[in-house]
Amino acid sequence: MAAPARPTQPRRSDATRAAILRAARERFAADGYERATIRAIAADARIDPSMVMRYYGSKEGLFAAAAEFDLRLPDLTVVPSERLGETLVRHFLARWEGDETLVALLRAASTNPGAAERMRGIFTDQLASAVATSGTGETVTARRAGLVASQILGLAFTRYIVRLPPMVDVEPEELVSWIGPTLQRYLTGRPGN
Amino acid sequence: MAAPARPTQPRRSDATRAAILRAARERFAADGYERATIRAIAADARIDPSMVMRYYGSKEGLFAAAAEFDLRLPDLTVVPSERLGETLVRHFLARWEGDETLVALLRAASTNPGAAERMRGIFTDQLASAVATSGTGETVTARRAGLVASQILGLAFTRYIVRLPPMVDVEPEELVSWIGPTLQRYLTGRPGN
DNA sequence: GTCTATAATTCGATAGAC
DNA sequence: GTCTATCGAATTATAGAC
Repeated sequence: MAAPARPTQPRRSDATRAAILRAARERFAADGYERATIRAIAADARIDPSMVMRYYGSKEGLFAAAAEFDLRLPDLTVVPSERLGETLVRHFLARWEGDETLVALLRAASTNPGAAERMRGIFTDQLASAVATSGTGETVTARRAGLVASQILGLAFTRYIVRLPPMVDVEPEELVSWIGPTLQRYLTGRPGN
Repeated sequence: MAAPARPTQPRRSDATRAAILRAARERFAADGYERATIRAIAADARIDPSMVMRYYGSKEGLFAAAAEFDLRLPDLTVVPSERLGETLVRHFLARWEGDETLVALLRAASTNPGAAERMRGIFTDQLASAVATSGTGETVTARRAGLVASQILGLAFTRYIVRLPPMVDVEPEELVSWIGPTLQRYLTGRPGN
């Protein structure tokens, strides 16, 4: 009907939407889902709180948009099989320190059912499919991915959420040398030693 | 002054206090600190909300009382050194499944600074002192304890909070056989393989 | 597109009767 | 010791002016 001639022209509101998402990620990461208020997010983004509602419908809708996340796992089939563990730890550390979205999701997942569901999706779909190796059953693959998730999320929880001093102070490469072999065993080893 | 002759006589209010604490642990474990309301806790305990305030002063005070926790770590000096890992995993699993206080603390620690501080205290004081072995420096001991905490808390987070299916469905002894060796290496091994 | 004003809840906390 | 009543503050969400 009244479609504009240039559908790809950036709308003026895009900048506002982006500012809202950036502020939302910060607040959700710092305070969790319940304590992060739309008012505070709007104040950070220098806009009116009602704009948040207009653009994202509800607080849940805002969180869903702000917590969109891709682990960006590398193609593990081209990684030497004996270096899978250290590759994953290094990748996750970089991914975690460079994007606060994952911290926001982690904090919110503790109390918000929707965030927990999204967390399950990410670590079930993205991680499980990335570590799937031909020749092993689904149950075994899922279990290996679950164990990897437990150590990765435990690392993030102690380092970024609870901030246990020894886990905060340690150098990233030191973490790689300790946790890399753990993931390696979860991915390619057997239970027992 | 007017001290009663039998100071050890149980007061009638003790039963009420205990009921409040039990309900509080359930709610904090299920909903986290912010979503658990004093009104809901009082309803579960079949008492008036104002009683909670009277007995515990504030919501923070109630949480502090409800989240009192002891890991009850066994004496690790009598455990054969090569079985430290599996012993710890088995102990933590039993401790976690048998007492929802730890789940309440874990959920609350994600968003409540006081709960996070308590979590740090538990895993710094109780765990670090339990794994302290003579002859190694403080920094190394603290790092080993931190790594153990990261895997234990990651196990709890994925199994009891996020409820990742492969971590929920797996048998406890299967977890012991996978995670036990991890803790063993964190406690007595070296970085690298 | 942006903002003011406010509706409708809900919460923690307090005062005080019995 | 227990309960009723309520305060004051904060929240999400909506209606509508400009």
